[in-house]
Amino acid sequence: MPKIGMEPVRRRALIDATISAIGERGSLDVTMSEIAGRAGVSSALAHHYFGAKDELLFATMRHILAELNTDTRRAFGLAATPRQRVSAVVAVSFSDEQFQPQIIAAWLAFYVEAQKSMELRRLLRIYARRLHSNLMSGLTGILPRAEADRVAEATAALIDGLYIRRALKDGVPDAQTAIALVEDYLETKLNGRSLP
Amino acid sequence: MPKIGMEPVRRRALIDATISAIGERGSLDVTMSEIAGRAGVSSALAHHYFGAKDELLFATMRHILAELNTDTRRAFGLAATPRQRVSAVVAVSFSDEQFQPQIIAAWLAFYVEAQKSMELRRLLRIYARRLHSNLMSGLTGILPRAEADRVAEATAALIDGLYIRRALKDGVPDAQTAIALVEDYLETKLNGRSLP
DNA sequence: TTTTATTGATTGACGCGTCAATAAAAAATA
DNA sequence: TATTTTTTATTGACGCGTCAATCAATAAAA
Repeated sequence: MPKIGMEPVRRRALIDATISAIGERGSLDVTMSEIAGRAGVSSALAHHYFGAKDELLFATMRHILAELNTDTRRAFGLAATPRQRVSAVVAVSFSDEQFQPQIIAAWLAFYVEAQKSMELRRLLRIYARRLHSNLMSGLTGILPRAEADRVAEATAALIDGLYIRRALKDGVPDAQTAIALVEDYLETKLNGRSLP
Repeated sequence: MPKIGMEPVRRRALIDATISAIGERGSLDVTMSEIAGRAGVSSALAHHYFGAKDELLFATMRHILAELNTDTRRAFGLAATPRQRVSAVVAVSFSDEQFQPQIIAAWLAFYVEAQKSMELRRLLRIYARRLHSNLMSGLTGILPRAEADRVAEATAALIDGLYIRRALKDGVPDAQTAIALVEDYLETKLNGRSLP
């Protein structure tokens, strides 16, 4: 009983299914049937809309990146000072929407897949550059450019590192602790003094 | 023309081949034939010595961990002060032996695989705990325990994050810069003052 | 009647793991 | 010492399962 205008609905459902499948298996080694099943359709339909598995995975990563960007823009809207812009980036990275097992597993898996796929690598480079420039947009108002650059680099590495360690379910347990760690680093660098 | 006592030689060759294969493909999606071919033997022989692919991969990760540990012990031998112990951990992490594309790719790939395999996860937890305790062995001589713990956590995350970013071949280009970043963080935390 | 939505069945490739077979070294036996 | 037997090293061929991708067929909306 085909209903008209299903394409966007199915696309979205398949992307969501891909994220949850990756989250559960912990890698991109998920079959098209598995994904399609979760989305409530046949694997043939997934191929119909996305052509090949690569493209579905690519669309999924792009979707995750887009959501991260949307959240960041929104948070920037509420940030009045440069310092708050920096904190906004950190807060979004560890927000409930972003810092959940599914998304973390996806990030990790896509990092690996990026070694093979040039297109995915390009996508992740965009993320890296965007993260850097988002941090810089606040930091340049506080530090000289050269040092702002170094702090941005370290902060980005710190965020990525905390994501990985979370994937291992070892070390950093919750988002609060992660935010505290990064903020502590930033406070130290920006005020020259650490927390008690 | 079978020669006697080949087992240790083949095992080592297969592990080395696994590392280089993973390094080239950038993931654990390497076939047994590919690995065996690089080691100059048939895939059947790889199965003969390791039983299954899982076990070969497991042995490979264990080998990488063991080498890291050896290097760290050696570096500790040359460290006179607590501060030097901390720097030794950092230096080894970014040494020529450890911070090379092959090894970095392997780390990343194994992190992903650890989501599926409980045994691999256990192995990586051992690494995480060992890294933490290695850092603590120096930090506890400088900072109060609670703060030492936080600094160790952040340093570990920083190291892991710099590894990932190196895998992307974006951001941090060389080991020197990576070491400088981590040392700068440590200096700031330990002296309450950042580099000029 | 053309377009859109959908699927079951099928194909073709690929890769892990097994097995029987071969050959040389080592050990045991005569 | 000469021989037979056992152990170790090694591989080619193959079966079996899995999975991505295709295709022909069905059915409802336009």
